[in-house]
Amino acid sequence: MSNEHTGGSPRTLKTVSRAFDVVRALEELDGARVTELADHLDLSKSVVYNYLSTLREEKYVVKDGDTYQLSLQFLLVGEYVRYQNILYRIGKSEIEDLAEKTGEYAHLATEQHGLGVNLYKVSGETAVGSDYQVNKLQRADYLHFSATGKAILAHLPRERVDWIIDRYGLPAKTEATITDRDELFEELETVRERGYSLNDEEEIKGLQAIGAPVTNRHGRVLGSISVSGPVRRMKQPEYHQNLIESVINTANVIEVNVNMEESDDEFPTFS
Amino acid sequence: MSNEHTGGSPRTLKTVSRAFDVVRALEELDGARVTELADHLDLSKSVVYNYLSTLREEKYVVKDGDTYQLSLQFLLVGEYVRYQNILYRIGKSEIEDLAEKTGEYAHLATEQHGLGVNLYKVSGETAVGSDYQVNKLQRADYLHFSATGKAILAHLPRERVDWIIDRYGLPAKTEATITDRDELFEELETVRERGYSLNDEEEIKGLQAIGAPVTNRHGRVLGSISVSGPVRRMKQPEYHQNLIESVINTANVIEVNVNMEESDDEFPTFS
DNA sequence: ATATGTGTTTGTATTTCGCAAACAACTTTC
DNA sequence: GAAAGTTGTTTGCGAAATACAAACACATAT
Repeated sequence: MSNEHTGGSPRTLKTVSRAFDVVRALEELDGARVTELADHLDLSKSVVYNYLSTLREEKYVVKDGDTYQLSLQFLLVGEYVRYQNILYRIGKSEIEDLAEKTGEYAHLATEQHGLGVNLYKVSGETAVGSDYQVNKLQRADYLHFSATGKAILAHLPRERVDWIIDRYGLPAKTEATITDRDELFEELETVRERGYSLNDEEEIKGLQAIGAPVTNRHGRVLGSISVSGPVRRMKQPEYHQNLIESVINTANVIEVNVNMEESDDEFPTFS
Repeated sequence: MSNEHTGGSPRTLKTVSRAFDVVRALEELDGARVTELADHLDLSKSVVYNYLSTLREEKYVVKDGDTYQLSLQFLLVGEYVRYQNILYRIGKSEIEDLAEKTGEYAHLATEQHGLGVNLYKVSGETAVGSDYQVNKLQRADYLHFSATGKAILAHLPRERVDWIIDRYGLPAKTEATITDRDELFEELETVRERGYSLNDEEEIKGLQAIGAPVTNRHGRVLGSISVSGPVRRMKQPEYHQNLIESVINTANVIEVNVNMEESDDEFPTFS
């Protein structure tokens, strides 16, 4: 039975996609056995077995008794990737200083595939929730309801922001989350004008954050930083103003150092 | 021409292996363009292009202009894997306390595929080299010349240690590195008897480390911890003795908490 | 002791991938 | 400023690698 066979271009390698389906399934299931995976993925046991064996040979999967798990190989490669990121290399210590100086949580984030990824986060002395924010497992998250996210969005080309909204929508996390496209663009305009972004309980009730972008010399946004804390404290006028200045200042310091290091380079957009 | 075709069992999926060859190449080359990769991997351009497109679709690769890079997806999955590890979840804060208390570097490590992987590392106040150890990019490394590694090896089944030596050898890093199998087994016997391991400039000249294993209630070693510092300081008798006690104590605390959390479970070996 | 579960192995059919060559879009060079 | 050299991308087709199902060995449960 001849189908439409060999697809268009670029031709996706189904075997590779399926391998990553297995990886995703192992993550969702927190490790699994062959049969369980076969059911979950709607593949035959023998096929799943071959994928697992191959992934194991490549060291991306370990077998613990009859249970297969993702291995720390992902962490090793992941830390390599993070280290490759100049924003991380330069920003890490600055963010630590910022957290120490302000006493609040400080975050360093970037964008990838239209979502925000935290490169680093550190908790200051007076930060609430005792490391909850820092120890929690993070995933890539929407950009429109975080201070780091809005600082990034505000400095991406409009078409890219539209693409991101088309792709992921503007889901609400609290009542304060901006869920309307036009409203978001107005907010981003404000962010650009005043030089910093604000997350006013739009992600978590009771939590406010102040963010600022880091751009390279071509104006491309490399990522952003933020500090966050309880609204009660964050709203005190002098405190608030001080934080804004600290955040913007730190972002500028990072920016200068990044641009001093980046010698050559380009201006395209990631995808 | 009918060859031996379809290989033995388990049948390695060559397409998957090749995908990870591409990942490895992107890591070695710190990102690369299509042609460069094709040359490096001895594949045709079109083939490489398809692998990159697929990996990009899966979000494990990003394209920056004409350059392809590994993405932070590896970090996200990696942090998930680390978080799954009970030794990390329980040990992280204990290791932080240990570093603060001793002022030296503290490490938390485990074994995978016969090599050591650092799950967490933190620098104390008086630690030398100002964060060099902490900020340096880490890879999986041999077990036989580190304090964490020897603590682990000492509590693995002898056959597994033999397998590891057969597979990776005992390469020297300094003049002090143990490179002889019998000598290593004697050393491991000593480690078991006295309850802690010692790395006396076997990895880096001038650096000494003290390690202790963490085992579960079935006696299987889950990983190990260590503190490290300059030999001059580390060799002072009272200081030395204090560190040994601190390390063993911390290892015990972690052990107790891990075993309280681990309810059911197994006793097989990872691979 | 029999039945149902597991992970693993094998034979075979066919889907899918790899190659080479063509194409389009850019740089470089003369 | 056209031509020769780059790139990355697309396509057709033959060859090879993969998916399936069924059998196997082993364990656990009934």
